[in-house]
Amino acid sequence: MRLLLVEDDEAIANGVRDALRRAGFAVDHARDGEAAWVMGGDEEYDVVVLDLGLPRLDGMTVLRRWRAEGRVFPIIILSARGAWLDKVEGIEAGADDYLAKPFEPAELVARVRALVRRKAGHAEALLTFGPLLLDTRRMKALVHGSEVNLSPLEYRLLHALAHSGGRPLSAGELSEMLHGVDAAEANAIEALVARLRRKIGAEVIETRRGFGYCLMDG
Amino acid sequence: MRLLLVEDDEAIANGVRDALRRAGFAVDHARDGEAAWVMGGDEEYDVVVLDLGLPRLDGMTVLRRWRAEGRVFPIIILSARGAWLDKVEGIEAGADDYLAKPFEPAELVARVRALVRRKAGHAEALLTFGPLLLDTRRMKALVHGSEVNLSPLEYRLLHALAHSGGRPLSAGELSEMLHGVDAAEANAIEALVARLRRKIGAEVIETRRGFGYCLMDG
DNA sequence: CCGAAGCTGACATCCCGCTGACAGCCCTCG
DNA sequence: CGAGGGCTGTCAGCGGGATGTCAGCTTCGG
Repeated sequence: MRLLLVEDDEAIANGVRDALRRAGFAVDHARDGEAAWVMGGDEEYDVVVLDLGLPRLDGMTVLRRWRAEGRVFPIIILSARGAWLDKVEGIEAGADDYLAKPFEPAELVARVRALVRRKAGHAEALLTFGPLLLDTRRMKALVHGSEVNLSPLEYRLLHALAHSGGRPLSAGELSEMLHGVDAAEANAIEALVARLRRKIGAEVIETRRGFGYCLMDG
Repeated sequence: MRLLLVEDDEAIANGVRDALRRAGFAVDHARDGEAAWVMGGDEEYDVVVLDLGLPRLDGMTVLRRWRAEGRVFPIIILSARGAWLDKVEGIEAGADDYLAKPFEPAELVARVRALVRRKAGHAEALLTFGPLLLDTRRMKALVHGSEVNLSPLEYRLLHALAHSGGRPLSAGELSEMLHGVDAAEANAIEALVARLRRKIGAEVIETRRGFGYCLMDG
């Protein structure tokens, strides 16, 4: 799950980044508005956390430009200005949420998770696919009610499939999501899927030959 | 746009309801938890605004029950309790947003709008042609409601025909679309169509002798 | 009734995806 | 610092589904 954090205050940025990383997000960090603008134009992030008071290019401007360009990723505004008028303005400009400083990192994490849930079209932090239950808050998986020990990559693979909304994800796409930008990692994904199937049961991960992988219904 | 407001305090309810109606929502009003529970079970609301301190059935309980039942409408919590821990708890329980009292109705309206926007991004991509239903997100086809397993080429062929706007596509065109630039693959397309017809029913793909193929109306 | 376009079943091939084994890497622990 | 173990990428081989090809048949239009 890729997330862009736009924040110039290093102290706040470090705290937030750590909290988000612990929550399982791959966090990119932009320190000014122009960097944010470029990064948001290149990558397709799952969520953007956007400070308003930025050097070089104001946060609201970045927000409006993104929306004018048709970028649809969820955006949470962080701001020192907590008056209701500021909040209304931010949200009407296209933000999905508005959090006034100072705030507790845990609340930000909760709100980010709510947006990810909503973006994927479901409402709960617990997702079930047949015998598999994915607890996205604790980052754990249960099969038939008993906990399964997953490696980081295995968990992220399940997480990616669980949030794809039923769309099959190809090995290439998955490789790109789990590793860096460029894929091309031999058959690493197939091997990963095989190991995962041994742990959680073969039928949970469906192979759609020629399309990719997806999780079983239920 | 239908909205359910759950709030027992008449003064707050009136203010909020007026603001939401002015914003164009059709507002239903529940004054206690049990009424809310019933109404949310019957109707499919676009957004629910849920107070936590309710007579007869606690707001958090209603929220959890809805989510346990699989109701996915966006929920905004209203609460007098504004501590970050309360907010985290509410959101993790399945709410999409949390607004502490006192609040400005305009802010609530803005947040409701943000949720509606986000929900609107989930337009379903379903195309129907007679008994055939093409689910472009899952890349699956249903015939008379039962799932059909399509090979990649078969799916792409249907997809191409579905997007041709009723214009028949010749074997040559189809071959060019499915394979590379130059077509000329013997009668591969005819064979493909034959296999496809066996799976989804012959009448779905019409042959327009001399012109090509197209999907039946529907 | 004829010819061409299209259909179909059989078959061969090819490539995708599965698997088990192995190796390098990193972290932990003695 | 070295040993051990878990995690993950790589390789080679295999099985089977996907798809092109062909030959013969059917259908349509004139």
